[in-house]
Amino acid sequence: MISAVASRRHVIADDLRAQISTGHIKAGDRLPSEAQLAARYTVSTPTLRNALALLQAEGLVEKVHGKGNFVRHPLRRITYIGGGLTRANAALHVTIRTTKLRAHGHLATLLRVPAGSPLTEFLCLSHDGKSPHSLTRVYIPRDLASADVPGESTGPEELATLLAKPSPPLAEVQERVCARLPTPMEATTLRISSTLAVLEVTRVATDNAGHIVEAAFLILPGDRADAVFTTHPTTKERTAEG
Amino acid sequence: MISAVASRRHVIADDLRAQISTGHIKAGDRLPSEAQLAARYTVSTPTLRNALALLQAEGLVEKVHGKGNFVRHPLRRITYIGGGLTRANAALHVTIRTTKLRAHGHLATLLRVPAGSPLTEFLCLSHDGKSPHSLTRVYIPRDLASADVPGESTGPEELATLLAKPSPPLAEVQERVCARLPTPMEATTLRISSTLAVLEVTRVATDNAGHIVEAAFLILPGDRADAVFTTHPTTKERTAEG
DNA sequence: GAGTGGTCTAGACCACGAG
DNA sequence: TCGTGGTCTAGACCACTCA
Repeated sequence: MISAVASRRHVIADDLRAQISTGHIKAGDRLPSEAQLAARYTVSTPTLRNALALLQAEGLVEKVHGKGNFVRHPLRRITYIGGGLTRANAALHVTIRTTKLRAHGHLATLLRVPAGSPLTEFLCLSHDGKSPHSLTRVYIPRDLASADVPGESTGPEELATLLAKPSPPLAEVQERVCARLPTPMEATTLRISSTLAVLEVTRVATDNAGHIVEAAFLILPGDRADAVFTTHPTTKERTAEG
Repeated sequence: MISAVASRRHVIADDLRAQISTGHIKAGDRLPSEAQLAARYTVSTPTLRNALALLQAEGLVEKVHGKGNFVRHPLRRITYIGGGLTRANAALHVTIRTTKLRAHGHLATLLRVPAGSPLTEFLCLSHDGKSPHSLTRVYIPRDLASADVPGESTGPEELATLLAKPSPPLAEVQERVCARLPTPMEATTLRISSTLAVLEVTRVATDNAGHIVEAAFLILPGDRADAVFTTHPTTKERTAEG
């Protein structure tokens, strides 16, 4: 079969993975330096780094330049529930940065507004404890959100109230989801390996008048989040977790 | 900025990417050998291979052991539309392998049947032209599909008709989607790099009697497929929540 | 057998973080 | 400054494909 030959990096990765899962190496611990590990496994440094790269892609190990390789705390797996607008997840702490800008190119077509229209951008970074969890950019036309757009530093409550009152009720929420590797900016912001797949959700919400109420881009690291979409949750109201 | 330093592999990858997009290297072409490319860019072989790895992760280049690196034909981007059952995509050619098996562990809990229950597995590999496009495994309880479960080699039409008549109408379709890297088996089956992110859709369909009609696992390579989920405008009992 | 990619080695030098 | 990871080199040897 194909997997008959287990290359050295896989053997090393399997060994380290086993040590982590059995608790011989605990979450938050620093691994021995790459030179030490290379000596222990009697491999060269590039080979050992390849082994660590496998664990990074699984989200099991986080490399910090100049400090070492660390076993990641197993993050709660958060389930994004599709079908609505941005909602706060009680398990996460969210920091929001608000920016005023003007629509351009791709964003303008997505929002169906002319280029140059005033927009408000909410850049939301949610944290699970100390480590970043997911990244969301929300764009809403400024003329819809009218005058009550807040200033520079905004708490999540204000965004929640802002988004909780769509003038006309929502008619449609379309969510397009795709899997890809993170951009370098996303990788550093979320402190993930550039080889860890992320889920990108592009959400466009339309009101009954046919206007785009918001466009949102969610980046959910594949090791700690997934998304659920359900048809007709007629009786059961959406609850926090699945 | 962060991207101020462009490592050599990125420079090389950018150059090759430009040559591909401008048509200097056409789809289906074989790139020069890695040794030749390394000489042209005056880098060592591992560095050049790192550059090619970037293009692989984007799905732009396919490596074939013993033959060379090939520019992939740009595959049609297929959009999976959520909310229904398995449906044939007219643009793709689908080959199906049918297997009878019995529920075990994870699959049994997902289908809410006791372990050992008879199931039918449909392993569907869809092709876009010559190259594989996506992979689907569908599991249906054999007592629901009763006697009309077909034999070994089944055409897509039979599967379509089989799945088109759910005895009771569907009550709910839940689709859980996550991003990850492919398993080695998936990578070889779909002929993708093991560093190209895939979208995994786990779909569970329930009928009005509360029985699981089918469970399906879709593997959609991130470079050629995404998924769309839309709230039905008809049922707008959903109130926006904060 | 010739040519290709797959893996690995044993170093080198640079960039970052903390004392 | 020192130890860390980040990047790269210039080979070596093996596995696969095709003539």
